[in-house]
Amino acid sequence: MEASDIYKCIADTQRLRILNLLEAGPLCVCHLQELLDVTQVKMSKQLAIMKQLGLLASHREGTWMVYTLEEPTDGLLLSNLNYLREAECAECNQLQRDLLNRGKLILRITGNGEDCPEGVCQSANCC
Amino acid sequence: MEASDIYKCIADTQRLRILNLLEAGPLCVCHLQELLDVTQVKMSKQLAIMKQLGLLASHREGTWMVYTLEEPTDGLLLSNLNYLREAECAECNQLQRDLLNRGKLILRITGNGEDCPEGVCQSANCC
DNA sequence: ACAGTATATACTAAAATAAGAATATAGGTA
DNA sequence: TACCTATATTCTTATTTTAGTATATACTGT
Repeated sequence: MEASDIYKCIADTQRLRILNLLEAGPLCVCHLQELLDVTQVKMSKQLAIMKQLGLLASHREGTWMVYTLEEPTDGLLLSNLNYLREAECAECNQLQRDLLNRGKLILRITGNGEDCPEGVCQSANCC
Repeated sequence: MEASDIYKCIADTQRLRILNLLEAGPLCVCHLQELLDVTQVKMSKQLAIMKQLGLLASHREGTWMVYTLEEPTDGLLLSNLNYLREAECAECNQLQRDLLNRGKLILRITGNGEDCPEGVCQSANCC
């Protein structure tokens, strides 16, 4: 994978946020949608772009599609996620907030017995 | 400066190569042109984009315009340059070759007494 | 088979980016 | 002043990327 493909990908804030979230664990499309507050179509397209690029993998669980980072995860991507999580900028703060919101989302799902794909809550020991 | 601005910038291989070269020392437009083998117009536009973004600074020396990285250089940019210089990919190899060619260019300028802007060869102790 | 939920795709319109030719500016020198 | 070199800008066209609407598919439960 070429560096410029990675950069083109993460130059889009939404895609960067998605990758940041998935690095913390798998999520299905509807949860990503909720966390980023975007339409279904847009989320689906962004995920397709990144899957096509080889950054994401997905598997079906019932009607859900669960997305994960492709393994082994591209080193350049990881290096940037690590950098940004520590850095100070509007987007960096957003990434940090997203991770907090992910935690809350998973707690909520656990708490009220909402249905969710297996992998998602396994990663937080909740389902 | 937002991360996505940096990424959008370095998603273009030419701009990435320019930044990589300038990180090693100042260069004037015509030398950059020669090293990357692009037209004058294109080089000038790329430089203008990056100056506008706040990544580059320039000063005039006679008819030459000498470009340098803006100080302090953006940390995200540096982090990526460092990563890519050690990594293995077509673009990464190009960055390494560019640095070698920069060395040769400066030697040539020195060797045959070609005129060049002060800063350029100072950075290689040649003028 | 039918309805409902989650997700993906196709098609179209709008917006942003890049590429090239021509032209302009700025400084140096005869 | 006139010419030369280096560089920047403008304008036009082509290409790529994004956004939205509508529609399709895949699975689940009745």
